Amino acid sequence: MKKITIGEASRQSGVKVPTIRYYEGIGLLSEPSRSEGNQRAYEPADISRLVFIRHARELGFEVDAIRTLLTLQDDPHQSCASADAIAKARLVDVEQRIRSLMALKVELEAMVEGCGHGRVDQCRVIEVLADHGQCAHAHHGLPALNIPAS
Amino acid sequence: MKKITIGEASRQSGVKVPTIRYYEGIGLLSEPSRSEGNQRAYEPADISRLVFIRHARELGFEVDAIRTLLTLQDDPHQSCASADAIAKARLVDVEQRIRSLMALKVELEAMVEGCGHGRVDQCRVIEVLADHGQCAHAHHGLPALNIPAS
DNA sequence: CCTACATCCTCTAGCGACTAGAGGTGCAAG
DNA sequence: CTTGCACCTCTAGTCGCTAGAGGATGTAGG
Repeated sequence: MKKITIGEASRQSGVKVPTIRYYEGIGLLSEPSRSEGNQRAYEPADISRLVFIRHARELGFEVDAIRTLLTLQDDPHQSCASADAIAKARLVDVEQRIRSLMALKVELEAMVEGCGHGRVDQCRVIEVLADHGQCAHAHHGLPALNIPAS
Repeated sequence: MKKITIGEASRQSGVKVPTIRYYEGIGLLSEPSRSEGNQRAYEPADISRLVFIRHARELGFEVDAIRTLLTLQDDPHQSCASADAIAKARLVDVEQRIRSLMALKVELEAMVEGCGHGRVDQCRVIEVLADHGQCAHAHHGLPALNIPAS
């Protein structure tokens, strides 16, 4: 029985220590056994689960989606239609997001390019912000979602 | 003196009523005068400011950046170097984000395509999540930022 | 003038996915 | 035996809103 401390689990999985505890709190990770001194003792399977979660988060899946994916993984006889649906939905979202960001990029480029580097009263950046009519008006507007910093 | 109610201001600017009050609370918007019955009474200049803010938020600028941009707008004799820098930083961020999302898209497509629509134990979606080694490993990882839904 | 009803007011709490810090305990090395 | 790091629990903060409670105001019709 190699018992893995939370710090070691963090190093092996790439998930930060407080985040591991957080995942336990919200039920993504089952409560591990404890040492004599009440410290969490993980097993290799827990590390795999953490890696799975981290990877899914990096791909932008929400915690709820990951919860579903994990239950699917735990029961390999089920149809993978749900997993497929979740991944497809995520793909659609990513595509939408890319489109929005491309539109933004165009506008920001125009703003930055138009800036004469003079005083504010000639600044295109400020001007465009003040008057939406001056946009390439590729009606931007991004869908919301937070994704971890890495 | 046409006094504008908060609801009318909301309609004219496209910023929701509670959001306007929120902006006042965090100091993006100065406190407007009040009617006899303590209701906020806005002026046309406030509407412009709200439109400015909304537009900047749509372009993904953070509230702090907007605060700076607003003080620049208020004092048109300043150099626009700061505005320029903020916009450029935002552009770099957007470009980074697009690159990350493109990498994601490639991986999600591979996952979805590889799914045989059978049972979970043959599902590429689950498999790839469990083992990062199977990625196109375009080392994804998105920078964080929340942007409004539209 | 009275009554509906929409709109306004303040205040607090909640969202998602963490992150930071306080204040205390466990454990391994010197 | 002490140092010092890693661990524990708990609460509160982050960002940019959004939702709801519980009450006051404003306006239009009867």
